[in-house]
Amino acid sequence: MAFSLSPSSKKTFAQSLREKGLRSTKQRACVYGVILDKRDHPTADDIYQRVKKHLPSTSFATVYNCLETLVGCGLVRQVNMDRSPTRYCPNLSPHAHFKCTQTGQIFDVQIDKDTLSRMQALVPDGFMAENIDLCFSGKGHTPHN
Amino acid sequence: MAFSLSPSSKKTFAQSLREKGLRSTKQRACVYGVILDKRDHPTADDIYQRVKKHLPSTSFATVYNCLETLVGCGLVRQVNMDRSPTRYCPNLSPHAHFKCTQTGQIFDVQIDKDTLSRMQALVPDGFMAENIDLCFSGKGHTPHN
DNA sequence: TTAATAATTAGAATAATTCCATTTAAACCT
DNA sequence: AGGTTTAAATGGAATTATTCTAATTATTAA
Repeated sequence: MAFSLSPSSKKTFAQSLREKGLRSTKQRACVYGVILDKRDHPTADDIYQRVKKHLPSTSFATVYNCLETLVGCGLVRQVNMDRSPTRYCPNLSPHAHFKCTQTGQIFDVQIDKDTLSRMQALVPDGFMAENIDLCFSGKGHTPHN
Repeated sequence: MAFSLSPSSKKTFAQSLREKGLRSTKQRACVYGVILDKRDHPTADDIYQRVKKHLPSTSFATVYNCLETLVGCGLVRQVNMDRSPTRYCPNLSPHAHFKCTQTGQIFDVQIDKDTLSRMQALVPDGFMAENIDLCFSGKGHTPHN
């Protein structure tokens, strides 16, 4: 049984794909669904495990294909920390990430408009930053989860 | 013939290793040397090619070992952009990176103290950021090299 | 100079991701 | 609805950056 997206997510999903002339498949919906459902910055492997519960015949390649598509449509963001597996995030507002070196967990960190524009101002003339990635890592010195 | 470091680099190098009780080998000096020599954010493979010109018997594993050591000593920094191979950088002052999506080149972008402290202030209470990584990517709209 | 052991070496192993050839299923058109 | 077109899914092989392993070599301290 396919994953059921909320009506508003379903609309965003269908619209974003349609805009790019892409098809709305149950695998894509399911991948998007599991990322929205548990916003814990899952890896492709995590997503694969979760998707298989809904659509057992899904292959790993499909998960990667769907993720690439969703990223291309702007529905999810990739999060790369060091060399560890890529993680995926449905939070599209400007935000940074904090990785706890003890638990490996990743947390969203909001970026206020002012700091964001200061960061953008660092980019020298002659360059156009299309993408900004800000990552912190360190210890959470109180327990977080 | 081994790489010759400038006297001041040689001193920094020897001292940093000694502080951690590590040995000063010609491979380590050479890896450090080629990174200092051409500050173009080389990959491990680039570094391997350059080191082999000076010390032809050097193995890939040694390059990785040396890089790990140099990073551990704080002599060089790792730069990870997306999933592309890790690059290495001898610039230890606080700075960000800009990757040109057209040429693949990486440029250092200085971060002023004020912006840096604003960025640090984003980290929520209960977390200690030991590391900050800021990466831009996009086009250089005038030719750069 | 020698002993102790850390570092280097070559090659095998791993892990995340991508590629490929085939099969399946959306979406458009009557 | 049914047929057609073509994009997407599938399974497995291939790739790539990196790490591991066991044997050899070289640095450092005595």
